[in-house]
Amino acid sequence: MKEIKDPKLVQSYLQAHQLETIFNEAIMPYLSLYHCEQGELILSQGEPSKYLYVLVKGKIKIYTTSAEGKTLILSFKSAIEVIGDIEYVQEIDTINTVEAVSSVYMIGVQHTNLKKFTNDFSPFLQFILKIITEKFYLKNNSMSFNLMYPVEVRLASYLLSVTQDDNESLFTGQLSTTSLTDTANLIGTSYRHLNRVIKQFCSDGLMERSKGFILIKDREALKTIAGGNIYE
Amino acid sequence: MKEIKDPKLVQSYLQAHQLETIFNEAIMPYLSLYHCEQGELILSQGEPSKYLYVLVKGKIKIYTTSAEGKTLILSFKSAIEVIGDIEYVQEIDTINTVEAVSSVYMIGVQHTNLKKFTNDFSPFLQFILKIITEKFYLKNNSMSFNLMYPVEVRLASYLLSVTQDDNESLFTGQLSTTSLTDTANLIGTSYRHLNRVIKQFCSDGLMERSKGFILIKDREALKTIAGGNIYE
DNA sequence: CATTATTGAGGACATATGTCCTAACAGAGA
DNA sequence: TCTCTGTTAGGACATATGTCCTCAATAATG
Repeated sequence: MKEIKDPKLVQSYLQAHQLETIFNEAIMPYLSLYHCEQGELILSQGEPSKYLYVLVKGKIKIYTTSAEGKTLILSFKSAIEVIGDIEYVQEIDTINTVEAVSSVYMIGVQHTNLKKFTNDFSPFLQFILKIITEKFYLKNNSMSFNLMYPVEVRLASYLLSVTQDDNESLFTGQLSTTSLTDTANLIGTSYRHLNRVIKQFCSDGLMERSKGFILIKDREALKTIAGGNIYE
Repeated sequence: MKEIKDPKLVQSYLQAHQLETIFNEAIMPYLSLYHCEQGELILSQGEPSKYLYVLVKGKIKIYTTSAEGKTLILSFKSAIEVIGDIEYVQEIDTINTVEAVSSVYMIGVQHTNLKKFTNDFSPFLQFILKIITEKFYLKNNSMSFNLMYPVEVRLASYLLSVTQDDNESLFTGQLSTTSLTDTANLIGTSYRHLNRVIKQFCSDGLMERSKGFILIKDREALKTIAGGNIYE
């Protein structure tokens, strides 16, 4: 992660998302812009958390790793989103791993400064309150989704999320096979079963498997299968 | 639900839970105490939400009903807990049904009054922020729990929750059979499978089934099976 | 009291998913 | 090039859970 020391750029991002009002003057000098490459880890589960970030551009995915080493995807998020809010409020270590799915820009600020300058600033409190309740609401839904629908549906949903690049309207429709094991963990199933479902999708003509890649052929059909897309 | 018009009682509950500081003077006249009988619905999913409640005594359960009519238990909660907070912040209809498991006392206040008098009062904002982030954190865990563990474990967990009366140390160890279908829905499985698992538990000597009741015999064994108890 | 309706437990089978193992294939070093 | 080794897809089987149906016990009714 690279810090970009350009207060004007910070300001322009704040303005672009109507965020100027949630921060007071006192905190402004402590806001900074950060950039992450695609694939980079923004936060790692279990690490002490020192920063709160506001995602202003790009796409991230959030996942958790259980004691037994299983990983489970929690969600994909695009701007505007806050990262590290729970940890900030609860004063706990990072609870989930956050990874940049695309190139990502975030406005970051240290917990200590935030506490010092905005802890009593209601617009800020109201802002994260809004964000967190929305997160909670979505999690509510995704939990039901996960409990009620089979892997087939979750995979379709996942594929749609991963192969789409929001910023431009183009998407590759390709998915590297290298990390199929990861993918399995992410949607909460076994590698074996993932393969089964992929094979199913292939023979249904929804996708094709070739040397190290999966090519999505019928995006619409995937959307139909996915129904409501939880991973967004 | 019955309103108890006794400002002094409200004050004493607030004091008992160190809640005086989260409300300002202006809102005080609008706080009122409410009482619910065991089994009574406090909030119903889909209804407009007008009140925010602070649970000060007793135990509640929160569940959701899907479009297809399936119900899924979300959690059990004891004091201190806030009910209707998400709805208050997001200004949406009630998202989950809340039911009194025991006799319940709550301090209630109308959204409109809260908005008018405490919307800029940081101690209050900080308080619900704390509560909601904690909820979020727990939901995070319970989601993993639900995805990772079989019905057996969830049932054990459920039984422990339902048959225990926090307030006193006595518990009945009995569970009415009348609502086994409900129970199945609540832990996210079918009635058929629930029966299977109960039968299993019976033949393992953990419980006994008799005329309309289930009697829990080996609470410790259930605890072992449940591991971390998500429904609390 | 006999008969019918209701309800709850469980049998039979289907499906989703997990575990373990194997075969095919690709890349690395001799 | 040949062999070794690691990786990946898929076979075989086990387990968890869902669906549908039946049977028995109980309650309701004539």
